[in-house]
Amino acid sequence: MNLLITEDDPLHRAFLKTAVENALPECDQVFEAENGAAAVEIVKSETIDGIFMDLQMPKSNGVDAAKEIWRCFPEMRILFWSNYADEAYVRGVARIVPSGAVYGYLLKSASEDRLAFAARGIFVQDQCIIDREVRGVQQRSENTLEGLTDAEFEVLTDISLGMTDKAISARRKISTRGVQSRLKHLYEKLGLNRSVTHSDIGPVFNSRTRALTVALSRGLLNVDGLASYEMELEDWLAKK
Amino acid sequence: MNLLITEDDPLHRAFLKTAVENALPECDQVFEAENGAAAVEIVKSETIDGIFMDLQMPKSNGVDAAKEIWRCFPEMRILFWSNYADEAYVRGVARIVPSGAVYGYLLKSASEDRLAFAARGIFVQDQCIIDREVRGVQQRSENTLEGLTDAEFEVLTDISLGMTDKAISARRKISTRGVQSRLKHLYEKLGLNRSVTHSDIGPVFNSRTRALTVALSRGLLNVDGLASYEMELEDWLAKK
DNA sequence: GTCACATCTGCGGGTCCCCGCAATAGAACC
DNA sequence: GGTTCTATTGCGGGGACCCGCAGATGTGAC
Repeated sequence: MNLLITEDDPLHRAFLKTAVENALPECDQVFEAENGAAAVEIVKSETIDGIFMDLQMPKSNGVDAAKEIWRCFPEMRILFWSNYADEAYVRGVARIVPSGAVYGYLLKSASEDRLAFAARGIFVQDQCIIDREVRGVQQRSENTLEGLTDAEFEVLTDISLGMTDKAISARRKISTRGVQSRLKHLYEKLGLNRSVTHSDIGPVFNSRTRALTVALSRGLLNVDGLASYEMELEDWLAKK
Repeated sequence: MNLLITEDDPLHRAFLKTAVENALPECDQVFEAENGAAAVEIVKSETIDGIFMDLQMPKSNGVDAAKEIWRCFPEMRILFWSNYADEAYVRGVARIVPSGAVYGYLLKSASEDRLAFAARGIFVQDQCIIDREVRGVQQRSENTLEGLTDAEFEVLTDISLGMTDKAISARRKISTRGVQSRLKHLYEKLGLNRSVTHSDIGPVFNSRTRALTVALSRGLLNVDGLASYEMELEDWLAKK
């Protein structure tokens, strides 16, 4: 069995390598990549059976790399390995995992035991292993009450790029009034009207920008994700 | 000599500890803290001569902890130790370092040699050691042409919190027109009018939110910083 | 079928934001 | 004092955004 470790931090990479060698003695060879692009190359040139994938990496984050890898090898087993259980990452991963693929999501704070267990589960027994904490975020985001619907999340990413209502309506093929309607629901779910938004000088917050602040601090969005969304937007602008 | 290592990641903490023991044999004791609040406590209860301070930590980031420590011990020597040379961090540190204090700023990508050199420079010879890359960011931000003035940066933090023009004008004690004037300069420096902002359906971007996207992706702002700014804003709202 | 529920749409008006223009105030320098 | 440069202010207008209301459309349950 050949595994690939994709992780930019050399310290974590070394730790992961020895941990893997201990947990999976049946593993023949461990490849290493320090960013997403390098990982894609290795997967294409070598025969790889499973991947450890860091999500936070400078340039070419883990989600984009995994997307490209799954596009070529839909049954590749990938264990995501992240500092945070940010909803942006969880959603990002959930959006690209092919149906039937085996994958896992583990936090870096997990003990070495948990890491070994998850690795065996995924790479040997073909089982999906999702960290409990991550699972919590996943369920919360599926819950329509406090979670965002896909439409609301979509409009959130659009305003996070700085798009105008009119541009969003063109991109998503709904009326501008429809955009505003989605925004209104988004603002409600983010609790923009619940917090102290008024003082003696009138409203303190601008909903549109305040929504971004709240979404960022709650981990609904993150800066890595913005770069990906930006690229999608450029594609759309180009063919428009 | 007693040193304190403040770093949330156990792997990095252990690495730093052995590196310090090698580089500074005259060091008697090495304390460890895994977040900013714990660091402040240790500094107050033990006699500490110098601190390694990680900037990215979940809850209570390094800048706030250093601020509190320097408030009590203005001559404390602190070596900041960060993943990124984000302008937000560089500015954040520069804003709180007391005049005459000895400090350093090193990137985590630095080699162990550089780390040892910086540690000896700061804790033994009382010299400020700033990573070349960080120094570059510092100078760029001091350059009025491509860097932001303090006024522009201030208004950027305010809109990043989602404040309205009127609220900003009350907080900063200038007219709303003054706020808009600062914003206009900010937009120019961020290059919002240079990029492709128009298409056949009219303007694609809303300046206010687009400014946030650009500032975040350039590292002028970061999410850790938002939390600090938010607290300052709450203080102001409370006493208003 | 129809009832309930969610989503999208058009209209209208109130507010906020962006900005050009011109005048003013202050700082730095000769 | 005079000059120049930068930051701020007031005015005014055009556009973008937020939202309540009412009507249309679509979907799933019974």
